Amino acid sequence: MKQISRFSHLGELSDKDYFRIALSVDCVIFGFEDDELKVLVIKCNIKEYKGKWSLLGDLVRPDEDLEGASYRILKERTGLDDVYLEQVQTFGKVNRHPAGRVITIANFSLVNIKDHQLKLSDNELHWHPVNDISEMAFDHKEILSTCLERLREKVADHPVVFNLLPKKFSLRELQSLYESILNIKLDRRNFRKKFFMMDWLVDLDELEQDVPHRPGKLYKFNQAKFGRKPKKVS
Amino acid sequence: MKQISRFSHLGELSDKDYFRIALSVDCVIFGFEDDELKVLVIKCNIKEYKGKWSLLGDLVRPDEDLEGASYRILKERTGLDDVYLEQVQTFGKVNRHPAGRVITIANFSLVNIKDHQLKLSDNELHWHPVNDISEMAFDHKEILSTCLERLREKVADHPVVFNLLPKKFSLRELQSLYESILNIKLDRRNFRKKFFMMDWLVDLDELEQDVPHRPGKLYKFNQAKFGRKPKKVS
DNA sequence: CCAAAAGTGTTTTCGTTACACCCATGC
DNA sequence: GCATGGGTGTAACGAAAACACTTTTGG
Repeated sequence: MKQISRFSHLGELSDKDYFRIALSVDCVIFGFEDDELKVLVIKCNIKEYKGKWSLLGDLVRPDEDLEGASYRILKERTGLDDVYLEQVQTFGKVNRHPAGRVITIANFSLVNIKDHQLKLSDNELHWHPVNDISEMAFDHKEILSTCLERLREKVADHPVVFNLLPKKFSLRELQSLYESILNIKLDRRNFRKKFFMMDWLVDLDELEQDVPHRPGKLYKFNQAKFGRKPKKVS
Repeated sequence: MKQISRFSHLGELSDKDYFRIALSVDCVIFGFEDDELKVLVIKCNIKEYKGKWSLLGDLVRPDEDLEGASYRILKERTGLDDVYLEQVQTFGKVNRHPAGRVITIANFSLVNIKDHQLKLSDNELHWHPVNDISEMAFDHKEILSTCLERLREKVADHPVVFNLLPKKFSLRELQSLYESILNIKLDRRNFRKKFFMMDWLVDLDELEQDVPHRPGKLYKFNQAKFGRKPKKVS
C-alpha cells in the first residue's frame, strides 16, 4: 500500500502505526414474530464475554466496501440476499474490544423471519425479543439501542416496515408491528385511516385463513408508488 | 496487538491483511457569516486533487477515540475547544482515496466564525459559502451534502443553531440563519411566534447597535432550559 | 350464543400557514 | 421625509387524537 500522502504532515507516528486499527461492521438484524420485535444474536465465544449475546458482525476486508461487508454477513447468516440495510453509527471507543483496537460500523437491517428457516440450529444463532435482552457482549447493547432508536425515527415517515412482514399481511399484523417497534398502543381507526390516506397499501381482495375470529382483508405494500427497495450492491 | 479472536474463524486472510485499512475522521465545520452558511475548507495538496477544496480531516490515532480525533482537528484548525460536534456517517468506498484504503467517519460541527479569527491566513484555510461550492477533492462533496442534509433535519427540532451565532443576537439574524440553512424564506411573524412559544430565547433587554435602521432586541439562547451542550470528552 | 377481532365516521383539538399595517431609527 | 427593517394578531386550514357501535367468523 502506498503512503497516504494527504496525511504525511503527521510525522510523529509512522504509517504502520495508523494501520493498527481494525474495522468491523455489526448488523442489528430485526425480525417480527409472535407480535414481538426481535433481533438476531449469537452466543459470544471470546472469553471476556463468554455466553453473552452478541450482534452479527465481521471484519471488513480490504477489498470490500462497507455495504458489501454488511450484505456478506447477512447472506452468510440468514441466507438472504435482498435485504433492507441502513448504516446507523460508528462506534470507536478505544477499549470497546478486549482484543485490540476495533472500530465498528453499526447497521440495522429488516428481514422477514419466515423467509429464513435457515442456519438457526447449527451455531447458537437466536431470535431474541428486543425488549427483553439484558446483557450483551462488548458495547452491543448500546449499539442495539441506537439502532432501535433510529428504526423508530425511520418508520415514522418511511415505508420500511414492510420488509419485516410477509408479502401478504392484514392490517392487524401491520398495526401490531408498529406497536412493537414504537412500544405504544395505537388507535385502530386512526391507524387504518392514515394508511389508506397515505396510499401505501394495495388491497388484495383476499382474506386471512385459519384465524379463530372474523378474517381480515389482506394487503401488500404498494411498491409501485416508491422506487425499488435498496439492492445488494454487487 | 493481540489477535482478534472474535474473528479468528476467518482463516482466509491473515490478521495483517485486516489491518491494511486506515481510518480517518472528516469534519464539516459550518459557520455563519454575511447571511450565508459557510463551511471551512482547505486547499488540497495531493496531486490527484491538486487545488481542489477539501474538508478538514486526519487519520485517527490508535489511542484516541473518534470524538477525540474530531475535537483534536477542530482545536488544531480553529483553536476552538467547546464546539458542537455530531457524527453523521461513515464513508468507505474501496477507491475513495487514491493513496489506499481509507475509511472516513464524517462529522459536522457548528462554530461561531467570529470566535475564531485564527489560523486562517497561514495555510489555505477558507470559509466557503455552502451553496456555492462546485468541486471538491475525494468524495468530500458527497460528505458535505450528507452533513448538510443532516443539519437540516437536526435544526427542525433541536436547538443547535445557537452554536453558529454570537452570544447575543437579534431575531433577524436568527431567522436569516434558518433561512440560509434550509434554503427557504420564512414568514417573519410566524417565525417569531414559534420561537417565543418554544421558550428557547431569553430577552436580554438590549438593543442592536450600529444598524442603519430601527434596532432590534437582542436575545440569548435559553441554555438553562436544556442540558449543557456536548462537551469535549477529555 | 359467545368470544374475538373486523370494519367504519364524526368531532375536537392543536399546530401551521397566510396575511397587512403601524413604528422606530438612520440618513 | 424616506428607506429599512422591527414589531404585532387573527382567521383559515389541515393533521392528529379521541371516541363506540355493528358485523363477521370460529368454536
